[in-house]
Amino acid sequence: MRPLFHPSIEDITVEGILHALSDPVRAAIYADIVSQEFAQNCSNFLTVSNKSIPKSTLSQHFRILRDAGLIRSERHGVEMHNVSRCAELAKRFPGLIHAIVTAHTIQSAGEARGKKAGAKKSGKRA
Amino acid sequence: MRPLFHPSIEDITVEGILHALSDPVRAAIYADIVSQEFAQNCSNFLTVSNKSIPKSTLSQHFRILRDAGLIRSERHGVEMHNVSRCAELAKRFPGLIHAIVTAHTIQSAGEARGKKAGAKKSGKRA
DNA sequence: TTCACTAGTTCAGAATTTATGAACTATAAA
DNA sequence: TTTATAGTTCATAAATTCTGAACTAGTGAA
Repeated sequence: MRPLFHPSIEDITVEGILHALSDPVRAAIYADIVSQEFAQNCSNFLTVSNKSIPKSTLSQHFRILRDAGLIRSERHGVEMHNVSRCAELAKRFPGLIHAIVTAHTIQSAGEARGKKAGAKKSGKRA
Repeated sequence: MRPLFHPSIEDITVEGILHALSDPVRAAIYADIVSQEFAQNCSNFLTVSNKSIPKSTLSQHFRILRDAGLIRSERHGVEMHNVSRCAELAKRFPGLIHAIVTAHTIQSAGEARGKKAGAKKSGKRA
């Protein structure tokens, strides 16, 4: 098992961050890691937003978040602890992570309201 | 030719925006549209950051930006005019677009400095 | 040591998405 | 008309992502 790769702060790119967080599963995982400041391991996410996800897929999602520089993963005994690198990122790209997390929150709130009102948007486009 | 689709403001998603702007070509196109407040047509972008891009690919890039709700495209005679929807977006997701555009600017500035210093980062990972 | 168990990674092929050349549509002007 | 320009759509090639199966690494017990 090759050692986990973490990019140095100056190698982190906007494209990588946006790509990593443009996937709803990864966005949910990342939001969870950011909000819960204690370390999160992978198996906490075997179901993400009511969908169960194979652990190989989950492992890839974590790798993408790690490669993008969003999280730092460390092995502690048998399990992995994941923490966000948001303090570092806030220095390199001020406001970026905060704005994205906030936007996701706004969107979730809107969706919850829509659902409560009985709207039946399918998400398909015309 | 089917009429161009533009999502209504409440159907615009964070995932869509991040995905659209996670591609460097689309990010460059969007930055150009935002900065030049007058309307931009597609053929202004036949080369983006020193790479020439087929017009079918460019057309798809514009469609993705449009579907994501980032731009509005209107036919004026034989050509298309593209304008950013950043005012609307700033209302729905305050600070998001601004933070992304700023982050891209910071990154470009860093890359320019790196190049001047003669660094030879390949962008490949170990 | 060896066995079993847990947590996660890696691999390889399937499924999905993206890129692009060729053909097409729409508008304008000669 | 015909020609030209600007861009879209289609079909398929190329690249990416998902996932089951096999593997690696650490822990604890016999």
